[in-house]
Amino acid sequence: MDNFKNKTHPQLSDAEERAKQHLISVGLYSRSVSIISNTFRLTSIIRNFSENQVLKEFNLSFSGFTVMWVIWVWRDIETAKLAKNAGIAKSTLTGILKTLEKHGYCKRIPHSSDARRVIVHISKAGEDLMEKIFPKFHKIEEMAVSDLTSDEFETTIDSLRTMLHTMEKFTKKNNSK
Amino acid sequence: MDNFKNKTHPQLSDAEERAKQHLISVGLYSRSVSIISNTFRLTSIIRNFSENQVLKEFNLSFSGFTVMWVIWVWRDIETAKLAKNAGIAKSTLTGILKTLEKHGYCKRIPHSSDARRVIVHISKAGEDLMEKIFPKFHKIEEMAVSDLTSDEFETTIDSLRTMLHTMEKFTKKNNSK
DNA sequence: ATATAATCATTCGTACCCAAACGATATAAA
DNA sequence: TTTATATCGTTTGGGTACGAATGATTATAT
Repeated sequence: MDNFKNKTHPQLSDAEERAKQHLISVGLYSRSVSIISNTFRLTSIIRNFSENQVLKEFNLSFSGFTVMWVIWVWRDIETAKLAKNAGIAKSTLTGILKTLEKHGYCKRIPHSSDARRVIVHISKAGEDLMEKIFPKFHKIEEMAVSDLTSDEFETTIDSLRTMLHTMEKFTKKNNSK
Repeated sequence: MDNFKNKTHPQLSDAEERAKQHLISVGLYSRSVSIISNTFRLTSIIRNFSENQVLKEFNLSFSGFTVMWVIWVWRDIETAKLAKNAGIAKSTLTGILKTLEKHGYCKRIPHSSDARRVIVHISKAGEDLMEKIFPKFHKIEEMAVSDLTSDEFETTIDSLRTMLHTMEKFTKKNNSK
């Protein structure tokens, strides 16, 4: 990240240029399109890259890894909170936990006093997995930001949090209608 | 976006704080985790919000919308290029095009001189759809960036392009092994 | 004590996501 | 002309993604 070699200003790709011209022609051009579409592209590339280079050999999808990561951080956690922290629906989590349990990485335990609820515990194999896999994934994270300047890095962190907060605010507003 | 009301610095969420402590304890803390994980969270929220508020009523998924968007920009485009521009695999595109054709939004035409290739054309219904739907989606895009300062906006656009370029560079490098 | 409402995780149905394999087609090499 | 290689879109298999519905359980109201 503290890579001070000369940076040329990133240019529009052909696709971006074509999209820009089209949106100008229909009167809707705005550069927020670039932020949003490039954010989606970036997540898609990181997901595929990390699955192919790191996760696949451990029978993990990107989302499986994310779920394991949250479980690793909390050690044991209720499914409702786990789904929220992993950013997925509870119904999706049920399927992913099935897959992870199949590989022996975690287990589901009924709640001690509320039979509706389930606690997810990480297993020894799961801990071993995360200790081995997370540094490799972390290298990809470092790789992704390696060409940002310090200022870009700090500003992007803040911007993402701001946009997240903005969207969460709107999501809450629309859900209470 | 040119919203100059006082901004407090975005704070770490509970989940971020917990993750930070955990990573410090295993000697792997780095704030690139925040950039990457928040990028994923942001795309998830935008996808869900736009599906629920806009796309669902037109029988469109977020990816279906993205594909229609690229077709709308190019008017007719080969599937290989369409998949690349939409950021999805060709096998995924085949399924999505089936869905979009079912709704009458586009059609696949065999290439005039190379029977292996397929051209996708937008239909009248597809054009009408995009003219109606894109402004609504665009409002969500504007919404997402509405609380960024001008500097944050410009810097984030550049950062995303830089990270995309970095990851594309590494993807190419690893694919030629 | 009973009835009603709320909450939980799971199931169901549908759509997306991808790599690998496949069959068809085009191009290059012998 | 024949054979080998490359490329295309689709199919296959397995996993993820979500909202709505479901059954079980807990909490609240009467």
